[in-house]
Amino acid sequence: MVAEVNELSREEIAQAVAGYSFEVKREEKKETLPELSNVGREVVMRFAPNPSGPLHLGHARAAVLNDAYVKRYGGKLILRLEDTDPARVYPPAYEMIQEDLRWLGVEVHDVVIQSSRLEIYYEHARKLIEQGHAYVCECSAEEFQRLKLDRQECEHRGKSIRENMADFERMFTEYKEGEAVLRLKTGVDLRDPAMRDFPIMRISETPHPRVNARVYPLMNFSVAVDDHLLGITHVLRGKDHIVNTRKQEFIYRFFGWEMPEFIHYGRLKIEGVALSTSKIKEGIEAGRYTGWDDASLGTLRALARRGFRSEAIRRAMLEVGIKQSDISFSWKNLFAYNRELLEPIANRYFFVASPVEVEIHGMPEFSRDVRLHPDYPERGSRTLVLKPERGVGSVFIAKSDYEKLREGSFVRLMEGFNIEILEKGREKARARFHSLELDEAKRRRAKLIHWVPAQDRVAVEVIKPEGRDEGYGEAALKKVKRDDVVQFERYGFARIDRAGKGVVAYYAHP
RNA sequence: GCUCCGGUAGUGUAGCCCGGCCAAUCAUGCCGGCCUUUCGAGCCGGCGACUCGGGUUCGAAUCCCGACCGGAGCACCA
Repeated sequence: MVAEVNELSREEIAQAVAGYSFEVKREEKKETLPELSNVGREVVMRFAPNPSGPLHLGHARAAVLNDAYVKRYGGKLILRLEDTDPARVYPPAYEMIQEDLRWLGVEVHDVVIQSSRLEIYYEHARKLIEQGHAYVCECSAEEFQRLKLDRQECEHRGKSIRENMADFERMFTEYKEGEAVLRLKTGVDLRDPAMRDFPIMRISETPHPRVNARVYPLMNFSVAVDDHLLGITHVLRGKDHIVNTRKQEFIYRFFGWEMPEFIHYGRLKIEGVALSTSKIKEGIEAGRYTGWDDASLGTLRALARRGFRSEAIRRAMLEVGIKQSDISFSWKNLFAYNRELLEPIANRYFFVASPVEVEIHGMPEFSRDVRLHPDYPERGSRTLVLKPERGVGSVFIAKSDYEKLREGSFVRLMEGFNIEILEKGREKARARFHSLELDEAKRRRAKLIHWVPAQDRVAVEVIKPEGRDEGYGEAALKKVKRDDVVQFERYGFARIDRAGKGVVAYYAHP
């Protein structure tokens, strides 16, 4: 039976199988994420980035995990853009973030922008003042910190509700930036100094790109108000927010609201790429990066440009999960997931980095069709041609291969023929044609190296995260299109960024 | 310093809540074999971990205590 099936060609198998339907193994199927607790009602979750730049790998975790849970429970995901610090708003980010989410396959049901909700925060702040839970404080940050660490109340704490109401209105008109904040009256003798009378509203005179305002809620306030008003049932976020969750608990208590479920995941250490949006922005302005999709960045658009599929990133993030312990993100694992997706679609080509010429004497006419993909003959083939002049043919090989050659070395040019090195110079080698048969190469355990005929080649530049490789590609590369993902044999996967006479490819991984 | 978390193979992860079925799962990685005109894929096999020390218990990766290590927070950022 097995032998019988093995006799069949790929197409025959495809035909035989076409009649059956298979349950597609989706990522959620072997998902290891734990169940959420308290999922009686509809699950509503949110992804709440700061619009300071496009999304990066760190964001992907929160986005994918929220999305996965919402999909599992048939709930709703709200994208909330937290732009209450005008100094940190990068206007194009509002759109970029949504593009990135679409690319990631994250389904957003609703978009909320905090700067459009300032009135709501003001109203809630007034309520807190009326209830005696908040006061306007004129201490400088340093002054207050000193008192706080000393468990001392400041002189403003004892003001009447009427005074506080009046002073709050003065925040909109009279006080300058830094002169007053609204503080929540949590207590100055709380065990954790971070909890003591923390501020919930402040003044910023930095112009906001979307609204004309000067009083803004601080994160803990707007987050609590929004999470409640938007009906968020489960909050998934990094453990750097654990303290914020406890701060927000005060707000829920003062309003008599029910807390959502909070889940805090640990830090994800990602090596080798720049992630901080502010640093990236600086770098772009300084010309150190070509843009938000510079190959050395960890932004989603940079990964996309290099040929990463969003499914691979999703899988990596689901694998990482929501544990509270810190973890090191492994590029190798991501590479493996991505390779699995790319391998069947990437056609094979030869590309020699830092080319060195090898002159082959006694070379007969050579031409051979080679499959674009070894497993899919139906995709067609490319042709490797070497036309010798007076018995001398010329090819390029990669410098890394060239360095391993010695005089007398016997190597096989892949998909081609066997040669023997006669003379190895600094910039060029002389070799002689030996034979055509692969068996001969196998018998001698010859190294197989890729190559490009000198007479028919295309200039290729490969942009890598850590630099660039320049070299030649085989002539068939003239026909690749932008966005094709190819496999340069013995080199790695890359996405074609510019097609045509001069190919530019962005390197993904081996 | 104060407050609060966490520690399963190189990496990630399951198991821990409700102790025995765990001489610990899966993936990735690495090594070897088969196959293959490379790399990769595929198939087969292998390597590799419960941070340490006490305690509870017939029995502990799982519960308790301590140590060690790692992390977060102590902003008028999010």
